[in-house]
Amino acid sequence: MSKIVKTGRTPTSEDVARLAGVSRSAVSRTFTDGASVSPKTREKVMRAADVLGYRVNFLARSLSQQRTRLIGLVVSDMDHSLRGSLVDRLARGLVALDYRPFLLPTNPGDDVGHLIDMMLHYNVSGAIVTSDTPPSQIADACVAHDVPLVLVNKAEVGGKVINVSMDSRKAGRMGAEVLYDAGCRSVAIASQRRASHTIGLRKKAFTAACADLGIEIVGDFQGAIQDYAGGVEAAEAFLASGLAPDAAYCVNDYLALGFLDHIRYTAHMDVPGDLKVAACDDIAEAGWQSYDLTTVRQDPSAIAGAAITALINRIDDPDLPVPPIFIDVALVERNSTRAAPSSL
Amino acid sequence: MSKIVKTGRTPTSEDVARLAGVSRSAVSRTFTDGASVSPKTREKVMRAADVLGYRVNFLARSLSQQRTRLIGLVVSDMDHSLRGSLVDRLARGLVALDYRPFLLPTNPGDDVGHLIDMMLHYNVSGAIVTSDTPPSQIADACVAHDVPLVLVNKAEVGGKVINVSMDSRKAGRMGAEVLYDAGCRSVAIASQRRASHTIGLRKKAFTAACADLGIEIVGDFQGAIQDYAGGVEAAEAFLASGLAPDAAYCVNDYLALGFLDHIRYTAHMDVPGDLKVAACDDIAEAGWQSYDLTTVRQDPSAIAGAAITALINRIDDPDLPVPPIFIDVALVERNSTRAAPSSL
DNA sequence: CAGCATTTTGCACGCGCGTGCAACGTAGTG
DNA sequence: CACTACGTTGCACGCGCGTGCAAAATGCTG
Repeated sequence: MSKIVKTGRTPTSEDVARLAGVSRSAVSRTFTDGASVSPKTREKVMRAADVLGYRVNFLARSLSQQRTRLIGLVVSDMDHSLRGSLVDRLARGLVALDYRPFLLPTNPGDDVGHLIDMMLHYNVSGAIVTSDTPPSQIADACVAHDVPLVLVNKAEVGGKVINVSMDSRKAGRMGAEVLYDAGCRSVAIASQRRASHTIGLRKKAFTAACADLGIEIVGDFQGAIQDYAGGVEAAEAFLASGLAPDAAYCVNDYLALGFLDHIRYTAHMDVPGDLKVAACDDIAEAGWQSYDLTTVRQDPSAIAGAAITALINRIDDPDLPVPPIFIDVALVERNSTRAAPSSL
Repeated sequence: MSKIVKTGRTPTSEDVARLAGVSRSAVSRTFTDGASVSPKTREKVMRAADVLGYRVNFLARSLSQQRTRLIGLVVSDMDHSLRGSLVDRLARGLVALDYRPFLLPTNPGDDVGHLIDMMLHYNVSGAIVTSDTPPSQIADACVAHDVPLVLVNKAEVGGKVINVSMDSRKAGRMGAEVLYDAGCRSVAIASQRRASHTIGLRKKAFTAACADLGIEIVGDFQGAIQDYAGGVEAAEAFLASGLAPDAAYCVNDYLALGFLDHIRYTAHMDVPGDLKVAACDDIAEAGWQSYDLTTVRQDPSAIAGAAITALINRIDDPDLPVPPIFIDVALVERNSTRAAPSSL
């Protein structure tokens, strides 16, 4: 940190070259990994750069190198805590590897054409999509323009698109197993009408596991979206049905929390006494004392890490085939499925 | 959507010019707002561009125009739902105005020097900081490099930095008033040791309003951070004190939820029967039935909108003075401060 | 048709940087 | 010392695009 000379313009490599008494090439090479510069010139250049406060202009570098190291991050529903975590991990991971995250926000119902356009305008080196909107349009565009693409928790689009997801099948199965172990033999499902691919897989796996274990599924009650409100809606439908299974399986935590609250406060049912509840995701709220929800954890850090690794491998070698990646999940057993509820 | 000719290279303006039979300048002008092109050439150019699938290379444009239209978004704690909402609104608002959000994630304790470096490497046109880390380092760097900067919910740094915050003083006062109206005359504060500037303002305003209204403050119980866990910690300290005020004021919602859960499930206190609770932020969870928390809403959309407007004004006219902006807040009265609790 | 005002167009340069190529310097060997 | 091999250096070109300037084309008026 030596003294920095203030100048009107932001300094360029030419300024540095002049001050250091070398050519512009030498400056460029000093700041390029793997380029060949003698220790003496490097020293001179670094000193001059320090004095001027020089920084490589990444835009110019991208232009000349024909690669931007920009990664498009297509994200929806950022106020969901899992999304927030995921985006955080993705962005931090990318920055650590000298890639730059370019945020492209979308919400269900938005026109994604605009976002695709923007990615292409910037020649992104790759993209990661973790939105709830069907990504086929994005996938097609990326494939057509040779932009390496990772889909997180989305449908397995074939071809050159990389898929990274939580192990939804295992998650669904674990949900059934934990309910079975808690003694449940009949169960209601709470789900959502506009189901995403992951959610669909969970449900299918849960249903299959129930069949294996001999758990009867008495009905599937749905809310509009995967939301607290959606859970309330599902609970209303469930209560209206008059059915009385041992348990309810909610396809995700937000839904479960709304479901729980509604059956508790409106129908005055006891969980886990009158009904056991299991769900999937393990958002922070699931662990709060008011809910204490048994659920299956998906790990945003692991997912982000795998997505980044896969993407960068694909960038480095576009022809490398990358099979779908499934990130392991873990059961988090809490009070909502406790076997002997109010026995004390 | 006519047929697009596949070519190995991504097409450049020169390709379009050749196909359209005009000069490259004409192509450039066609895609530049406010440039002068005759309808005929524009038509020819558009047709050729459509055929080739041409898009302006924004990096090259940024380089030549000397402005990138990139906005650095420095964000921490993205898994907090308010942060997520704010980032979403910011990113969408920026994209709508033809600026591009550049995500720079940070977490408390991180070295922000790296992020600053990145912003300068990319010549961002401006920056918005909404992190919980003290932003003075970022502020200094931005001022030194003439990067317009907006701080959201941060300390009012003087000089050329723009401040946009919720009206913390009003929020604190409203918290006191709603408790007073509910009949409370003594109150405990639950807060956090590593308090941010906004939190500090809330607390100060709350304290001042209590003095005005004649509410006694019996103590300030603190958790480590503004978190559910922090709230639990504060509740433990509160319970250990043996004090029995009418109410508790929590400096934010996450804290309040942990506080609530702990005093309910560990000390078996009734809210609002034994203790009324008010807080600040109005995160989604505050409205959930298990909590039904009275709180003061800050509006992420309004904050984002104001931040963007202010930033762009400053970009367009760097010398325009922009006084600190305070976004109005609104009381959301729910059950946790209900006057006649278990009277029925 | 001539003469003028007004667009429209193309040329050429610059934005800041990476890199192949040839010239240069240096060290090492016989 | 002569010769070779190799690491350094500088030149010049290219990355894709915007834009001032002067030439060309157009429209308008008399």
